[in-house]
This record gives sequence, structure tokens and C-alpha cells, in this order.
Amino acid sequence: MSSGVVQEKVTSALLGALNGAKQKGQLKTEAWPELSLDAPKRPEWGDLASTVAMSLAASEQRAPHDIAQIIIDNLAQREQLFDRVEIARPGFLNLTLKPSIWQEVLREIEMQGSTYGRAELGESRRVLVEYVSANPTGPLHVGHGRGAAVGQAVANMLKAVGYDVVSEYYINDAGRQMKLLGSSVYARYEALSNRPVEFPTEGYHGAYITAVAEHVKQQLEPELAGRTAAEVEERCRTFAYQELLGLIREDLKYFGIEFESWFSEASLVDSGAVQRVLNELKSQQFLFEEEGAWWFRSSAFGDEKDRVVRKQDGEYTYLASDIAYHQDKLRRGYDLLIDVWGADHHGYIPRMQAVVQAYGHPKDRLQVVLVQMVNLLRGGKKVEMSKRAGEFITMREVIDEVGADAAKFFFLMRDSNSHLDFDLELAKQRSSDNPVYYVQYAHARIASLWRVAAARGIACPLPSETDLTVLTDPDELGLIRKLSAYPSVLQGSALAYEPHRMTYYLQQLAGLLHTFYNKHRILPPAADRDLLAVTPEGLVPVEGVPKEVLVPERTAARLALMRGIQQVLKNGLGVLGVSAPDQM
RNA sequence: GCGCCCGUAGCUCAAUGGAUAGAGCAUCUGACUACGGAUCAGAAGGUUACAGGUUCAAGUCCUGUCGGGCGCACCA
Repeated sequence: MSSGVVQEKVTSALLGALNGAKQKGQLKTEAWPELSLDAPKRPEWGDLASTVAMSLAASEQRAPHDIAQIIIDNLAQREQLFDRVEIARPGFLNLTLKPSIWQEVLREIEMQGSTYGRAELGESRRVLVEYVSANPTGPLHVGHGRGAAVGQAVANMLKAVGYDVVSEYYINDAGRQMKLLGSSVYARYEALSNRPVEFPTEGYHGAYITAVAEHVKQQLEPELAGRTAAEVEERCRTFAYQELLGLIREDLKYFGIEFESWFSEASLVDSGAVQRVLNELKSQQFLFEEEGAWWFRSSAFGDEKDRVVRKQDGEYTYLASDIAYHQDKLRRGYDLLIDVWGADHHGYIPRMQAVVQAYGHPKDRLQVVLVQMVNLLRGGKKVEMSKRAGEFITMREVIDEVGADAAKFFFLMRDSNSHLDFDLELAKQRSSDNPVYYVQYAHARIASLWRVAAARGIACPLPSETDLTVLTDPDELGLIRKLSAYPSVLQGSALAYEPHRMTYYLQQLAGLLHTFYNKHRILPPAADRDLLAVTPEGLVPVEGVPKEVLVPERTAARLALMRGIQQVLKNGLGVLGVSAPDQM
């Protein structure tokens, strides 16, 4: 796999050493464990560390240190690859690579450009990522925003590592909630015409309902004249559904999110798919009748009890169409289904996995990414919300206030499994408190180097046209090491469905860039002012410690380094759906 | 009562079973007449809730306890 040119070289060197030792009879383990290379925490532990010797200790029945020594003795290209190879306490193999190996990373990034970090791990297996899927009964709120950001990032990450991904929004346009929506709008509509009717007990109270009712009045009043109450209510329902779904689409677009597919629940009911699926399950003995209701035997697949799919009154439950929906996904041939849900639905996982199993698939064909609640704060104080009472902060309001980039980055900064405190005041601050700007600023800073270089007529050759061997400073090599870790960070985040690892990585990379930028120069000074100091007598040459000597070769090499950093920042932000601006 | 998630620095949170547990914020002290100060350097801050267990190695895995959140519908 393409985990980066450096990792590949070192891994194959280690593998060669292991196999060599085995041929000589020095090692006897049948299959080698996975050779992972960690970037050690401390610089004196080298550039990369392997734990393979310790992993082999049990099967070899030898001390890890001895095994490590055997590996070292069998390293064929030791002189070409490594400056230092050391064994540390329990049996770590600490490797320090030759700078020339690291320098290749910049050429690799240049060659691969926007595809740097991508991989073919997915082998084009087909994945359906379903997310948001909010009922079209009102505007999207903050919680949906987090689900949207996570879903998009997961889909993008999986695409980046070689899966064939389709993103889908499941529209709950059938059933009780839609009826309530219709009767709520109907009640408001009649009230607008001074014909008050009883407001449904569990109806939607938000101000947007009244707004929809007003639109009904403006656009449909002539058409509705003389109709029965039931007809008017039905028209209110379809009108409200269209309008609210339209709003949801606009909100998502505003957030920079586009779905490849929109799937209607009602279409499953209308096509008879729900009925068909239930019949299938019945013929398989996975469905039975009791107390006048139909039950899905989910307990046969590990759910704690069986679940009703058709109520005594003959209505289908939500589960019925969800079974049909997931069966439809499987039927469309996806190898993996990923559902992004609010964490309050976690109890639903076993029964959906039961569905998958009832259709003869392993239960892990369905993976559910749970997104925990968002705690909205303003200046440290909690913002209270209640959807029933119609008091909530919408996703659009959040984007209006802090911007789509900041909102996404904040939503993705934490493990989606943890509650998220989202402080609106903090997210819109254009200050060092704000991690989004920190990362974006790193990108913009590099972009400004190109502008300044162009203005001064300084050449910016590509890494492939540059002598990179001057990049030997620990800070330079440290940056390159970080860049070389990007592919494995992306791949790890993708396979774990954990976009927050990406935001952490990007913050770290940006931090290294800012540190470097403050400590070292990249472009030569505009004048020789750095050799002078201000005194009462005017400018005089500085005595003592000279500034870093910045020969043109070093400027070119550092610009090449900057180009690599900029590319990786751009790629990483892109996967998260966040922009990488050249100016801020 | 049962199930799922969480418990790490004052706060918000990181850490594929790896070495001396790391960032940001807040606090304190510092840094541009040069490439963007939306930045940087330094200090201080910890019995990883608690008790056992598994192993070369545990914040991470297992068991139990305590605390918080969320579920346990013929709602969605």
C-alpha cells in the first residue's frame, strides 16, 4: 500500500532482515506480525521505531533484545538507509534515517500533488454512507450539523483510501411525523384566516410552521377554496414537505455538503417494497404474528427482544420501512453500509444489524457511527434548546455566525463519540484561540511567501528541480517526517471512521510550520538590515551571534519544503471539507 | 433494574496495547525596524475516578465499584 515512500522502504528492509534471519535458522516464527512504524515521542529515539522484536518475543521464546540484534545483523541496506540503528530498553528498534531518504518525501508529494496520502485500501469496494437523514419537518439544527460534518468527512476519507463511496440522505417522508407536520401547518393556516381549529397535541410549534402556513395562504388560497378540511390538510402536508425539504437542501448546500443520492421512505411504501420485505421475512420464519401485531424476530440475532413492525391497527412502524430501506441498500450491492446516527439512537443498532443478518450478511456489514450531542455555548454559557417548543438554534444560524469552515472544523475536532462543547463566541474569534484559523493561517502564510517571492523576483523552483540535500536541519527534517506521516494518518482515520485524528494532525503540522517560520527565515531579507542594528548613531553592523546564513540554495530548498507543507495542509483540509485559503 | 457511551492538567480534549501520558484555553514570564504577531519561546500544572486481573508492556483489554450522559414504545 502507499503508506509513503519512506515507510515502504523501511518496512521492506525490516521484512528482508526477518526473512533473511529465518532462512539462516536464526528465527522460526511462521508469520510475521504486522510491521508498524511509529514516530517516537523523543528525538533521541530516532526517526522511526519498530516494536517487532517485542512482538516476536513470545513465539521465538527469546529475549526481545536478542531478536532485535538478529534483525540488525540481517539488515541488508543498512548503510544506504540508516544513519543509526539502535536497540532500546525492552526491545525497541530505533531507526534514524539518512536525510537523503527523508528528502525524497518532498518529491513524492510534488509528484502526487492532490492525491498525496490517498491509497487503494478499499480496493474499490462499494460503500454507502448515509447521514443527516433528518425528518423534513423543520430546519436542520446544530446536532444535524455535526452529523453532516462527520458524515461528509467519513465519506471523503473512505473515498481517499480507495473505496467507491456514495453518500445518501434518507428522507422520512412517510408516517406519523409527516401527518403531524401537515396538521400543524393546517392549523396555522386556518388561524391566519380567522378560522381557528384545534392545534394537534404533539404538533410542531416552531415559528417556521407559521411561515409555511403564510406561504400556503399566499400561493394556494384560491386553489384551496371550497375544499374539504381533509383535502386542505393534505395539501398543507405536501406543500410543507416540499418547502422544508427544499430548505434542508439549501442549508446543506450552504454548509458545503452535497449528497449523491436522496432516498425517499415513501417510495418504499408506494412501491410495495415494505410489504414485500415483510413477506420475505415471514417466509423465512423471521416474522410472526402475536396479539394482532407483526413482530420481527430480531432476538434470533442478538437483539434483546423482538420488535413490532406492524401495529394492531394495521399501520407499519418506522422499523418496517427501515428494514425495507436497509434491504434495499444491500440489494443495490454495497459491500459496506455506514449509518451516521445521533447517539440517542444507539439502542437501535442491534435490531438493524439483525436485519442485515436476517438477509444472510455478517452483522458488521452495517457499521453505525454514533455522533454524540452538541452542547451549544455562548461565551461559556449554555444555550438552551427544545425542539418541541420550537426553540432551537438552527444549523444555518451557526454557519451565519461562525462560517462553514469553522463550524465544520469544530464539529470534527472531537471524537464523535464524545459530547462536544461548541462555543459560538470562540468559533468566530479570529484569534489564536481558534484552531481553524490556526491551520488555515499556516496555509495562507505559505501562500504569501509565493506572493512575496514573486514581487522580489525570487525563483521558486519545484522540489524536483531543487537540490534538497541542504535540508539537514533538525527542524527541516522534523517537518518532513510529519509530512511523511500524513498517508498513515489519513488511512487510520478513514478505517476507524474518526475524522478528529485528521484535525489533530493538521493542528500539529500547522504548529510545526508556525514554529519553523518564526525561528528560521525562508526568503532572504529585502535588504541587509539583519546585519545592522539601530543605535543613536544610526544603523551599525551587528556584532556577535550572526543570523542564520541563508544562501540561495537554502532558500530554494526551504521553498520546496514549504510547497510540500502547503500541499498536505490543503489535502487534509480538503478531505474534511474545509477550505484552504491563500489569504485570510 | 437492564443496555450503550463517557470519566485523563483548573477548563475543553488527544494519545493503532509501547518508552518519561500530550495539545489548546486560562495563569505567569518573554520575543519582530526582515518572509502576515490570526504567530512564536519559556514556566507552571497529573496517583489517567477507584479496586482487582490479563502480559515483556495497560489511560487503552477483562471483572467489579463509584460518578455523568443517553437509551430501554404497537414514537421517529
